[in-house]
Amino acid sequence: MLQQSELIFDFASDHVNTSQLGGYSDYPAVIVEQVPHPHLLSYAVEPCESGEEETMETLVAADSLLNMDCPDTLSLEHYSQTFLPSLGDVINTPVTQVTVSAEGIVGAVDQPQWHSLHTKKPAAQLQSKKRGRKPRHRRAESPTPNITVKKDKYNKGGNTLYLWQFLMELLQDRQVCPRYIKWTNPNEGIFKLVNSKAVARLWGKHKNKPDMNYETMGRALRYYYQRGILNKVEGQRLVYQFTSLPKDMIYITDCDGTKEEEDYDDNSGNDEGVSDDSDDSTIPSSDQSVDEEDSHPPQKKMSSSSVRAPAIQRTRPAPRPTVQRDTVLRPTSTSLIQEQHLPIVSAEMLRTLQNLPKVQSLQPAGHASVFKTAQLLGSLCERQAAAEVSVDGKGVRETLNEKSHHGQKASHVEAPQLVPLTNSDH
DNA sequence: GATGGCCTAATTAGGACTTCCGGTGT
DNA sequence: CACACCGGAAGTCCTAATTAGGCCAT
Repeated sequence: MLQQSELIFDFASDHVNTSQLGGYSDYPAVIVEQVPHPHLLSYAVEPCESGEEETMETLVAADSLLNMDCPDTLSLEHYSQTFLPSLGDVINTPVTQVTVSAEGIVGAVDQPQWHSLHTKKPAAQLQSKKRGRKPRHRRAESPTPNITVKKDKYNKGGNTLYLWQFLMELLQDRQVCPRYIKWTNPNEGIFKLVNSKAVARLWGKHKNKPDMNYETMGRALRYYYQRGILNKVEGQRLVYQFTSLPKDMIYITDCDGTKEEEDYDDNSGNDEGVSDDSDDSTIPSSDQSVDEEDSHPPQKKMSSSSVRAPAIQRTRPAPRPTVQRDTVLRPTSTSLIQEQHLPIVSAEMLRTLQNLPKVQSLQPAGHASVFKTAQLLGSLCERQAAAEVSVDGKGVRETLNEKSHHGQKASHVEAPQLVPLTNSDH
């Protein structure tokens, strides 16, 4: 059961360069997210139960995760809408309808999101073998080129962050990349686990598996070979390659971050001997926000432009080769909603947001995203009202209704521009 | 009492790892 | 020798879909 306090709704476009959305402005994406389990937010500072000393590298890296945008928050919407479609799936139905009542968010109705071009199985084939049992909807599988993906899966609450998503998160976090994981060839999706043990530890903390190590994590990575998510880079240790990447991936290069620490830093006795100060000294001093954030509760970082905007601005894309991918940086805009996003807001949502004061009464600190979104939607309400007056009743509402009457209810998301990492791209 | 709707707990199926292992390569 | 890497096999965890049963209204 979703609790009001656990919900954040935000716009997928928040994570996407708004310039890219120009072509898709008719396809809104309203996302309802659930805050991950609170206990997972504390994994950074828990002592290692195995008796092994927590390395400072790990602690710092884990701390960076705390400052990282809610893993689910970012990935669930971000990757499902950028990375996944590149794998052959398209969206032909609205993402989510959000209902907000005077009591707050009372429900989110997910609708079928992803329609795989590969799902041509006859209905009979989907029938359960059990007598009298209705066709069971198969649970969405991990995004692989030929597998159906339902957006629902990425919109569910809880701690559902796949390993590949987790790695992408790390690769976009300045406090982790390139220190523990880095791009070696961002244009081909090739990255290296600079500090494999720290990355594995972070993964283990995320999954609440204190015994996680690189061997175990590596097994999971190897399963990705079979599923076409990762490729192994021959001849290079700890180097893997994503088969596809979201177009709006942030590429943090070595120049952006700290001097990388090789694996031995994590294991050669530094586990116990490195003080906080000495370790923190390796954090890029240019990123002053790091120090500031250390004293603040970890909140949305990547998606909340108000928090990490300066860091993002300093994030540079990887050097572009001759055959370049349209690598873009996340917008530094302070606005979650651009003009072209107007259709994002369903008529129902706008209507229910007439109860905006109650939504805004939510604690901004704890529900910054909700708060911000509510504020912006409030302004949209005003804009809508103005539009309705100025266009003689043919304002935003009609635009919205028009969409929904053309077979696709309130909102849509079209597959964004994607960058499958094919040979032609190399 | 029969029927239907609603709700909820239990069951089931399946995906994504996780764990363990033996082996090879560097 | 340590470590990375590989892949099979079995197990765990989690979630969504489904079912069954209880309750209530008609």
